[in-house]
Order: sequence, then structure tokens, then C-alpha cells
Amino acid sequence: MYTVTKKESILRAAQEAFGELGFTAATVKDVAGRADVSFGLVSHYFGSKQELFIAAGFDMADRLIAVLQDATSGDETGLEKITSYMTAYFAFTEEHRKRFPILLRCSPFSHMEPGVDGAKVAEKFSTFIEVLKQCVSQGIADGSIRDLPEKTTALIIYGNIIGGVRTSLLAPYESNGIFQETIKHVMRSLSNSHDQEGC
Amino acid sequence: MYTVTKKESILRAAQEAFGELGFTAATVKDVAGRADVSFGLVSHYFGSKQELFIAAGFDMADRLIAVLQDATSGDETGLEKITSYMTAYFAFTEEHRKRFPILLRCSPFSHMEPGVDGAKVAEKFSTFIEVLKQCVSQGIADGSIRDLPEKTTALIIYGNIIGGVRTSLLAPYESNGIFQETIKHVMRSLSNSHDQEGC
Amino acid sequence: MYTVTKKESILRAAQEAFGELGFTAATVKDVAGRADVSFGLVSHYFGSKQELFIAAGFDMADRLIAVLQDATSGDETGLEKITSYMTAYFAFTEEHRKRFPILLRCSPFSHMEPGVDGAKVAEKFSTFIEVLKQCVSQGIADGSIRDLPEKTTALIIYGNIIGGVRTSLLAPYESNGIFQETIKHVMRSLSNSHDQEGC
Amino acid sequence: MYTVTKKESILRAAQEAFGELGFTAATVKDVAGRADVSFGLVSHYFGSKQELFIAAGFDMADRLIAVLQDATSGDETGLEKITSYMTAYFAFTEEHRKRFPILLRCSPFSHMEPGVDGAKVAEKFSTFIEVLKQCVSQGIADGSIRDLPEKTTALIIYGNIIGGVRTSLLAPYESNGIFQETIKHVMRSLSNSHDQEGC
DNA sequence: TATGAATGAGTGTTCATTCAT
DNA sequence: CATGAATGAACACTCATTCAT
Repeated sequence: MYTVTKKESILRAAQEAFGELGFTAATVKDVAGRADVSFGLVSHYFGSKQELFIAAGFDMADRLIAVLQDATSGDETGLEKITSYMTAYFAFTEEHRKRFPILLRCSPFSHMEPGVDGAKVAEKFSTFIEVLKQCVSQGIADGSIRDLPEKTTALIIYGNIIGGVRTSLLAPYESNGIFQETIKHVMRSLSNSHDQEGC
Repeated sequence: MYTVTKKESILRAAQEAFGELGFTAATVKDVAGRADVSFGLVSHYFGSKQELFIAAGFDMADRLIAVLQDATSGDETGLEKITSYMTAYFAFTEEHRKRFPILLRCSPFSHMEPGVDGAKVAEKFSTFIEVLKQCVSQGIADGSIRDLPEKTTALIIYGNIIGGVRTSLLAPYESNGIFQETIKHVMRSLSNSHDQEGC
Repeated sequence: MYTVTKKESILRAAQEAFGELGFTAATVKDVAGRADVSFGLVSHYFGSKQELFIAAGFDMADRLIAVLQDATSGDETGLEKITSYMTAYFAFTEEHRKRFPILLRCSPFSHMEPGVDGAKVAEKFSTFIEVLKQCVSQGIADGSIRDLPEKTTALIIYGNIIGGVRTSLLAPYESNGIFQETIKHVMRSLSNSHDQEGC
Repeated sequence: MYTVTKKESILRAAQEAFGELGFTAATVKDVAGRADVSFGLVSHYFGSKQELFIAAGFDMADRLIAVLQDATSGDETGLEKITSYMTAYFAFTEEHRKRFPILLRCSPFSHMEPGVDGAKVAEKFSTFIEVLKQCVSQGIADGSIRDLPEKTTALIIYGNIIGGVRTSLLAPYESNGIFQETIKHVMRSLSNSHDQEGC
């Protein structure tokens, strides 16, 4: 029979608490409480609050990176890869609705709160942009994507994804269909469509 | 001769401190120190930390709303209005680089930290979306914008703006040209181009 | 009417607590309790525990240095000065029986506990040895003291003083007359007596 | 082949750690680390931290007492015995420079930190004074030492020894020759010299 | 207006100790 | 014998807030 170890449950509780409250406002006591564990055990396993934050964020990031790389591996064109990337990203956020927000907190696109090593975070997150950039490069090469600046375009696409996620997870606006519409929005903007060629 | 009142300098210091550190991590003493004022005076003028945060965020939001409404008033088509909106938004963030980030902190698209009244914030910020939505509506009506869901499209555009701002202000990525490219990206996606009509 | 300020009473309480328990074992809460003051006020005035320790030790050291310099100023010979030095030192310890021990804790002749800046302490305490050394120098010059190595002799005399103080304050041995006997002991050893000269 | 048992290595590590840091500041984990042993084993062998401290201190004290008794057994006069006592004491501190300081920490002439049973310690250490006192008594009886109060003189001699040791081990003062000079200093003061008698 | 003394709840962290393996 | 998971009391320190001046 499989049971979650206490170390794992601390990590999950940390993702939840940091995601909800942010690094500073979340407390170790709260994390311990959510994990149903004494707070001493948190130090025992993870050392400091900062290390716990990094561990919790990286765990989530690593899962997502794996998902994204898997999702984009089956496609032919760069444009298709980007669709798959966005679709997989949105699906992942939905699947981990409660714990995903830690990635929004722990990201170079978020404000680093004092006490968090921004450099470590930045390095880990560069992967997300890098994977996207390669899709853009490929798309431009294979003709599925317009001729656009690769890095900036990757950042804009990522911004669209994060925008959709934030709207869905955080904003009190009705976000039904925001994911689908965001993908369409990006496709319209990137696609090297035949209409235009044909004219 | 014009001199900044102590109350004003507290507000500016608060925008800076909250923008840098977030609501929880910023301290009243820090704000008082930046404003070169005794910390007792902060309470004297603004009451609690939470009230100061709201005041600082709303002050910045009100200025920006005024700028945006002014910027979009001179245009004919909805699409032009959106270009102007985005241009003015980006210009405003550049102009207030140090103090603008409080708007990113104090926004329904950001995580509300405990101790901040999310409802108040949401109400104030709905204006940003509302103005955009009206531009979209007008653009669809006047034919300059494709036939798209108005509210969702407004949210996506806003997401693009915030994405650009975050990349420029926070991320360690080279953000040269991100503003211009973001505007082009949105235009491509919204524009009801003649090429298509012509076909 | 004279009343002790809270800051002063914190300093006195700190001397008492650190003297009794040492740097590590004494707690800020205990100090605050002895001073009948909220523990927040200790940080308010002194910053950290370490700074409080240094302040408490230096306050006591400065008083003692003043007393010693005053006590030795009226004597003719170096040997007389040393008697006065020892007498004044012992009198001071008796007068501040409860708070003096912090000087034993906060001294380069004691073990520095982690968290205390040993260099600062050493510098302050070098004065005690320096004053003694000058008395020895003078005594050798004026013929009242044998021809002995100055620095080492000063250290030995200081060791005798500390030995007497420790025995009196700390050891469970009957210490009646230990002060007088220590002074006699040092005099016998230093004195350039006429008996010997005469032989 | 002789190998140190884990129990022995814990004891040595404890002497080192307590000597350096004192009872309160030293941690069981640190001791276990120095002994390269799991911290559970410390409890397993020695029970509590306090018991470990007492065991570590007494082990060192017992060795020293044996050395001192052996050193003084070969001398004729009381004065000679005292010289031998001091010489042996100083040699012992040099030989165990790293681990000896626990004796300075764990001595009735030091401040007992809370959590240490002062009475137990005092009893063990009374032996050091007792041995010295008997040397003084003998010296007075055999004419090698002046007529001095026995107990107080023993305490003063012990104070000189400790003074020398502290200066050598702890103080940042140059301690070259401090041991030799301390012995001479004591001899001058105690010796019932023929010069004086002769006059 | 303006100051900063004073408070104490709450934080992250350390650490001796217990105990199941 | 030996380990280290697990606990929770205690610690130094931070900080929003109040209030007398």
C-alpha cells in the first residue's frame, strides 16, 4: 500500500501555503499544520524556510517542464508545438489548481520577496522560455510561424500563458473559455496563414 | 516654491517600498525611513499599514486611469484606441519604474496577501478592464477589430500588457523592444485586416 | 526626584543576568523581566543580545577603569600604586557583588562564547593590564619593585586579582580575608625589600 | 591494534566542544558530529547533556588529579612539592590544550551555567585545593614555607595557576614564559628564604 | 503636527530528548 | 549497538500599533 511520506506531505503543504500566501506571509507553522506534522520536522527535512520555498517551487517546476517537453515532442511544426505547449500548460494548472500558484510566486516574472534567492529561481525558469523559443525557431524555419524575433516572441507567448493562468486562478473575473481564447489569440498572431500568402 | 508635503512623501515612499517588497515584507518603519519621517507620522496620516497600502495603490491606479482615458480619447477606431491604451500604459510604467510595481502587487491579477481587502482592490481595477472592453466593443462595431468575445479579449489584451510590464520590470531577460513587439503582437491578432477581407 | 530610566534599568538587569548565567544561558526575556520592562524595549534600545552584552560589560568596565585610575593617582611609588589598584579593584567587586560578575564573563581571560565579538572585548580590557603594567614599570624604575618582566608581571598580578575575585564571588570556599591575603602575597613577591638589600 | 571506542570518542569530542563553547552553547549534535557518531548514540551512552558534561569534566579532572598526586609524591619539602604541582599542572594543560578548557568551564571557580549541578562539581574539585593545602601545611611544618594561613594560601596558589592557564589558553596576550614566571612569583612569595633569616 | 518610548503577539530557528527500527 | 525521524519548548528578534509628550 502506498502512503505519502511526511517529507512529501510537507512539500505539498508548502506548495499550497506559499501559493496562497506568498513567501513572507506564509508561515512554517502553517505549512506544518497543513501537512499535519510538527513544525520541527520541517526544519529537520528542509533546513530553512527559504530552502523549503525553493524546494517546493522547483518540484512543481520540474514536473511542469517534464510535462511540456513530453507534450511538444509529438508535433511536426513549430506552431503545433506551441499549441501543445499552451494546452499542456493550461491543463497542468487546472490539474494542480491548489498548488500551482507557487510557480507564479516563485518565478522571475514575479516579484522576488526578500529572503529568496532570485538567481536560483531565474536559472530554473529559463527552461520554460528556452523550450518555447526553440518551438518559435522551428516554426519560423518550417514556415508555420511568421518571421518574428524569437526571444521576444517566446516571452510574449509566455506572458499570454501567465496572463491566462492569472486570470483563471486569481482574478475575480469570469474566466470561462479564457484558455481556449488565449490559444486562438496567439495562433492568430503567430500563424503564417495561407490567406495572406494566397492574396 | 513647491515642496512635497510629508504626507505626499510618505505615499511615494510607500509605493516604492510596497512595490519592491510586497505588502507583508515591507515595514512601516522602512516606509518612514524612505520618507525621512518618524514612523509615528505614518499612522497619524494613514492609520494602519493596510490603509496605507490601499492608499498608495489607489493613488497610482487613479493616475494611470486618468492617463489611459486621456490617451484613448483622441482616436477614431477601436483598434487605434487599443494601440494608444497600450502605448500609454507602457509609457506610464517606464515613467514610474521605481514606484509602478505597487500596481502589480495590488491588483486582482496578483495574489492578494493576507491583510489586504481584495474586494476594494478588485473594484478599483475593474476600470482598467472596462475601458479596454469598451475599446474592443467599439472596434468590433466599427470593423477595425475581428468579431471576438469582448470581455475575454479585453482580459487577454490586459494580460499581454502585464506580461510586457513584468518582463521589462522584473524578469532578468533582455526586454529591449518587448513593448513594441507586444503591441504588434496584439494588433496582428485583433486586426480585421483588409487582406482577409479582400480574399 | 531622581528615577532610573528604563534604559538604565535594562543595562543593570543585563549585567546581573549575564553575570549570573553567561551570554548564552541568559535570555533577553529574563533581562526584560528583571528590569520590569517589556522585552521589545530591550531590542528598541540595544538592538541585539550581543550589543546588549557588550554595552553591559563595557559600562561596568568603564566604571572600574575610572575607579582604578583615580585610586592609583595619589601614590608615590609603583608598589604603592599596585596596592591601591588591588584594594580598589576588590572594593569595587564587593560594592557591585551582584552585577560585577559580568566582567568575569566579558573578559579576554574568560572563554568567549559564540556570538560575542572577542576583539572588541580584548581591546577594552587591555586597559586594565596596561594600567597595571605602568605601575610595575614605575615601581622598577623607582626601586620599589624588583627587576621583573613588566608585561608578564602585570598579567600575573591581574591573575591574582581575578583569582581572589573568583574565589570570593564564585567558589564555595570560605573566602574571608582572601582579598587581604592576596594583596600581601603579591607584595611579598614584588617588593624590593630592604632586608635583601641590606644583606 | 588499539582503536578508540565510540564511547571514548564521544567523551573526547564532548571535552573539546564544551571546552570551546561552554555547556549551554555546545550542542549534542555538535558533539556527535565531532565524534563522527549519530546523535542518538550520545544519549544512548550518557543519557542527558548534563550527564555528558559532568562525565567529560570528571574524566579530565581525574586524569589531572592522578598526575598531580604522582608529581608531588617524590619531593621532600612542601615548597618543592608546590613547584612540582605547578609544573605538572601547566604541563598537563599544554598537553591537552584543545580539551583542557572544559576544566575551566567546569570548576567551582567558574560560573556554573544553569543545568549543571554545581555541588557535584565542587566536591570533585575540592581535591585540587586539598592536595595543595597539604603541601602548604607540610611546607610550613618543615620550614620551607613561611607561616601563612593554609587554606587561603592554597586558594591563592591555585588562583595563580588558573591565572597562568587562562592567560596562556584564552587571552590574546603573549604568554611566553608566563608559566615559568608564575612559578617564580609564587616561590618568591612563599619561600622562607635564608636571606631573610640570615639578616 | 510630529516624535519615539513602550508593548506583546508572532516569526523562523535551534535543540535536547524520545523512541521505533 | 546504532540510527535518525519526530516532537515541541524555548529562543532571539521583528513589527504594527498605541499613546504620552
